[in-house]
Amino acid sequence: MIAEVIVDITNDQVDKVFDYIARPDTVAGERVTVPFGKRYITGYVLRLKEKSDLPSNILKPLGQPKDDYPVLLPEFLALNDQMRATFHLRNVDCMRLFIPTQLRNDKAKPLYIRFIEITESFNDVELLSLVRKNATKQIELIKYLRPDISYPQAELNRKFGANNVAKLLELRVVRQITSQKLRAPKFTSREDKKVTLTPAQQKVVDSILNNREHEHLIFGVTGSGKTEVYMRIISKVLEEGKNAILLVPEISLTPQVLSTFTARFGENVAILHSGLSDGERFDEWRRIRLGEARIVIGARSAIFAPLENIGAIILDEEHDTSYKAESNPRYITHTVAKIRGEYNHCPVIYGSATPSLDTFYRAKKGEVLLHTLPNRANSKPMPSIEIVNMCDEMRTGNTGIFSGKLLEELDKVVSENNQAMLFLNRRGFSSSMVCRECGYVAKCEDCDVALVYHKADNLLKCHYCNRRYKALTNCPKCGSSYIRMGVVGTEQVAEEISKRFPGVTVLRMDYDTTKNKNELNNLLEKFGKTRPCILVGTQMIAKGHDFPNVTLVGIINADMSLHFSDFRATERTYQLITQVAGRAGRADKDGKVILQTYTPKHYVYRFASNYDYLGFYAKEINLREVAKFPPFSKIIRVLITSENKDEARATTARLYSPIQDYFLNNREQFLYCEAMASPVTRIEKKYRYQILCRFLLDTEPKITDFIYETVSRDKHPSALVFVEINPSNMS
DNA sequence: AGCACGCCGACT
DNA sequence: GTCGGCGTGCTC
Repeated sequence: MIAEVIVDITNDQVDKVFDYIARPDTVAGERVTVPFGKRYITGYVLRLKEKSDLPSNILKPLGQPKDDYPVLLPEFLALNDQMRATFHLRNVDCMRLFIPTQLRNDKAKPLYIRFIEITESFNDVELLSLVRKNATKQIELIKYLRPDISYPQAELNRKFGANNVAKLLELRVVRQITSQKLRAPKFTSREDKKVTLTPAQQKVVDSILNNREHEHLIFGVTGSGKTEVYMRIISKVLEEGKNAILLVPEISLTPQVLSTFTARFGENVAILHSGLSDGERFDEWRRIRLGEARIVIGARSAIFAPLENIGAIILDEEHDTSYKAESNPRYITHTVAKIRGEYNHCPVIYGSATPSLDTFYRAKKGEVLLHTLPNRANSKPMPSIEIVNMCDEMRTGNTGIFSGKLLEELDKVVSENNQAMLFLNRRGFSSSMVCRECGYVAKCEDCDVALVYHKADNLLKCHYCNRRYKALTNCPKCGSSYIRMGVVGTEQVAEEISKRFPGVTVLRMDYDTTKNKNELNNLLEKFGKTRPCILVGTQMIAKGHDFPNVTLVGIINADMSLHFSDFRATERTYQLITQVAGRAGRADKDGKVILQTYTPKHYVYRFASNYDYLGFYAKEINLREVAKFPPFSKIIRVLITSENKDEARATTARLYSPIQDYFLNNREQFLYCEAMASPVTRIEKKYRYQILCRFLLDTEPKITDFIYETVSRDKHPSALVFVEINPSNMS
């Protein structure tokens, strides 16, 4: 037999299948040691076959397996082929997504713990006769121990005293066994609140369970009870002996969410998230692989959980950008879920209050079955969103950050002893320092971006490479001391609010104040129990956390995310507003949202303030169709970066030449094709160039394949090249 | 990724 | 003459 092997080396030249003479006991999916050239390396057995196309004298024998079970599920061997085709990934990159790094680095040290069990050869009376009559603790211990049950020694030591346990061991009344214990992370489960489903929820559950081999979209407003629908579906497939995967954005993996699931499903739940230690992560992976966990909850990468016999795959908050892996290996979680769904003949369920345009468009076309939950489970209305025109404020002499209306509402919050959240999409104090005399703007030396002033440390920081500079007091170019601050950031908002509301606690939540997990938790805890309190923050405050006393949400400058030069800017603004607004009035209190903008007439605000997703969708998809943007076309961006500007330019030119030829010969299929400097021309000392193409979908995947081929054929000595499909961040 | 082969400059 | 520079090419 011949084994097809993928070698664990990240290099395009070895990204192919190597044939080896298999051992008689070789199984597909195992991790093996293989002779490769002059050395021994790790490989993965993709599959077995009868004979090789290569002459037998050059074939070498397969080495020994590295694990006592095949680490790759048969499903992953099929998934590998499909992911390579869809995302143009290397074999190894797929393999590395499929197994935990712990295993790859051979650092997977299982945790051993000691158990105590009673020696069977004695009966109770005999056992008791072995210890001294006045050794009460030891007698108590013997009575406590049941035969056929192993007790963790640490627990017995704690209850009965380590010396007593040791004494019984010495007397051979009990014996010690060392066993592998999986380090399952522990949660304090809260009580499971089983609610009856509303007729609408029940209909969604039934409809999904009756159409298993489909993709589904649950379009349900905030608070419409999507989670309960997920749980019912999971319960059902579990009853049928199948397993389930639930994906949520990393930021939503809060203890509250997790305990909701552990309360219902207990030990069956395995959790994969970035907060786990390497050991915990590996143990969770192994619990899943060995069939000890039946429900996997995790962020993006949990889609690769080694779960067999899947009955449902759910992507909650489907529109969240974290489902798209933007750095290598690049993949889209939806697509992977779809492939796994097809393999397992199970439903793939997307859920969102503000679905991505792509998914909703697919639902409209009938590729995805649409289910709507139009009402909130508690039938409370959504908080009202009031749009404030900041241009009017300016005209009436208010040049500050806050509108009169917002200040008025903040006053009310304070006097009623409630809480408010102020949202602004920029951290730091102000976005730039500009000289009023000569127009000089402080820029990073390594990146082509303006520096951001951080008042707390009195430093200018680069938000791309984190390099720091001394704050300016005088213009380094003309010496003028007239330095103007640019667009406001969270730091400045927090400062102004503190000035205006002395005595009120003002907290700031952004990247700067939450660098480690503790800071974030402390901040959330403090906000949870302080009243009145005003929380100023970035995106971070938009998600997950439930605070019942928040009655006001202020969006300081809603336009900020609108003016990004990418085609999804409006869509993201809509989603952001809806999400931030959802923070107000969660419990029995009514909420209000003040949205400040300089472009109040923009359609996104009209639809968002009415929670009219369907209206927004109709408008936006129409614009995309007219302008031929995705999902009606495909954008490919080839990004070339190098510290050496000439090298970057030369590589760009070399790659562009064949692409341009292709474009000139197939003009009718292209909407656009150009090579140019990237909008941000330098990041972290590296010069950035790009080739940008946009084309209609009819000729797919020919153009995409051609571009990938062109890029992988060319060897670029000192430049890095990335291919991005429909990129969101065009810097 | 590594490791060998290979073809040119400054050394005991 | 040869030790070693790292360009090129191969690994079942």
